[in-house]
Amino acid sequence: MTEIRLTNTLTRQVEDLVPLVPGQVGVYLCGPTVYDLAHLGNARSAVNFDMLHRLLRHDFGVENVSFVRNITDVEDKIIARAIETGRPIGQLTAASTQDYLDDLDSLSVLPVTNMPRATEYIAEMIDMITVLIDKGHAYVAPDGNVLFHVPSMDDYGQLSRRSQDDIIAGARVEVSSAKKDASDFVLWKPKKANEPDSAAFDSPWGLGRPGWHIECSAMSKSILGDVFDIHAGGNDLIFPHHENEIAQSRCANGTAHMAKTWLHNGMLMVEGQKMSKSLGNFFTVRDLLGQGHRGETLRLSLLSGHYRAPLDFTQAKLVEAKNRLDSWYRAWNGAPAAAEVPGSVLRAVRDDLNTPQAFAEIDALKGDPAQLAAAAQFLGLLTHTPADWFQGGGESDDGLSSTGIEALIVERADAKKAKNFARADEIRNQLTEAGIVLEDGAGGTTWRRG
RNA sequence: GGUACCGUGGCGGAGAGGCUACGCACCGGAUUGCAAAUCCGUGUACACCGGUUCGAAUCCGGUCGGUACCUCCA
Repeated sequence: MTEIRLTNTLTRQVEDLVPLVPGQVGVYLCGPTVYDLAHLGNARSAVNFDMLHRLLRHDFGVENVSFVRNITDVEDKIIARAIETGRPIGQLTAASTQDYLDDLDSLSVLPVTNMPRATEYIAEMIDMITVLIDKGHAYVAPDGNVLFHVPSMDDYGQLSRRSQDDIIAGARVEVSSAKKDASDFVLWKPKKANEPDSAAFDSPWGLGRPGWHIECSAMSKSILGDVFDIHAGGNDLIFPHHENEIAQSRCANGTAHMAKTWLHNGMLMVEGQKMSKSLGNFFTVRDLLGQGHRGETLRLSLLSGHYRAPLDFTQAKLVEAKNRLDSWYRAWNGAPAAAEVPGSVLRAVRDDLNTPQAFAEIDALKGDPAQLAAAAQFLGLLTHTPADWFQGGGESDDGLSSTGIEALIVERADAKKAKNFARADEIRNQLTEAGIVLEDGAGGTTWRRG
C-alpha cells in the first residue's frame, strides 16, 4: 500500500519499510533531557522526525502508528542545575518539559502518541538490570555502580561499526579501576552524599539512579515491545547511546535486534561548526521566535536540507524560507485544500524523507491552490490564514495598528483619485519606512508587513 | 590514530550512467501614475587526477579539502 524507503544506519542501506506487524508501525525517538530551553539542534531532530510521523500517519492511519518520544527527567545535569538554582527537581523538569512542548507546538510538531518520563519507569529499568545481572551481562562493581560488561556481548558495536579495540584506543575514557573492562558502562549509579533525595530511587543495589542508556531500553520495551520498527535520534547518539541501548536490550530480551531500522539526523551547524551545548555556540528556539521569526519559517528552514546531512543554519536561510513561504501563501490565498495529498509530494517524502525535493514539487503546484495547500499542510506548513501570515505576527515596532494603516490606505486612495500622486507617494514612503508594503491589485490595495 | 559522512552554478539545495530540478539573489522585458506582486526571458554547475563505458556530475581507484563520532550532547 505504501513504499516508504529509509536509510538504516544499522546496514548503511536505503531499505523499504516493512513493519513487523503488517499495517502497524512503532517508532521510538530519543527526546530531550529537560533542564533548559531547547536549542535549534533539538528542534531539528523533532521537526525532521515529525515528517516521519506525519508520513506514517498518512500511510498507515493515525490509529496504527505508535510514535514514542521520551523525556529524560533524571540525569546529572538536571541535578546540577537544580542545586545551582535552588529549584526542586520536579519543578525544574516539569517547567522545562512544558517549555519544550510549547516550542515544538510553535514549530507545528504533532503531539506524539506516548511521552514517557524516565522517572515513571524506574521499576522497569530495575527489572531489566536484574535480568542483565542474572544472565551474566552485568555486575555490581566494588564502588557500588552496576555496570554492563561489554565483552559479554559477542557482536557489540554493530551500529557504530566499532571494534572493541577501537573503543579502547579512543582513550578519552577515564578508566575506572572499578570497571572490569574499559568499555563497560553504567546501568545504575549510587546516590552521592551531596545529591538530593528527590533524585534517588530505591533499588536492590541501594539508593541511586539509572544510567542514561537504560531508560530508553526499558521504556521502549514497555511501550513498543522487545523488538520494534524504528528507532530515531541525532547521529551524535549513535555512539555510545544507541550502541549501548542495543547491548542492554538485546542481551536482556534475548533478541537479534532491538529496532529493525535506525534513523539518524545530521547535526545543525553554526558557522561551519556543530551547534552543541558543550561548545556553547547554540541558540534556542525562543531566541529566534523572539527575534520575530515565525515558527513556520524555522520549520521550513530546518526541512530545507535532507535530514541526514549537516545543516548550516544562517540568517540567509531564514530569509529564503520566509520568501518561499510568502510566495506559497500568495499562490494559495486561503483556498480549501484538496482532499488528497498530491502524489509528487508524497513520493518525495516517502523516498527517505526527501523534504527538499518535496518543496520543489510544491513550487510546481503554485498554479493549483487546492493542491498547493494539501501538499504544504501535509508538511506542517501553510498553517496560518494568509491574512494572519501577512498582516499578523507581533505588533511590530512600526507603531502602526491595522486600523491606522487602513486609514492611510483610504487617504492614499483618495489622493490617487484626485491625481495627487505626491501625497500618495508620501503615504507609501511613510508606510515603507514602517515596514509595510502596499500592493495595488485589481480589487484595491492590500498591505503586508515586510 | 580508528569509525563514518560529505565536496553540485553567486548562494542554498535535489538528483544519481545519456533527457542537465527547485528556491533565493542578480540582470533584461511585460505590467504599474510610482511601486509591490505576477508573468516571460537569460545561467550548460557538479573538488582534482586517472580508469571503466559509445557516453560519467552519477560507477571504480587515487589525491586534496571539510565535518562529525571515539562514553555531556538531538
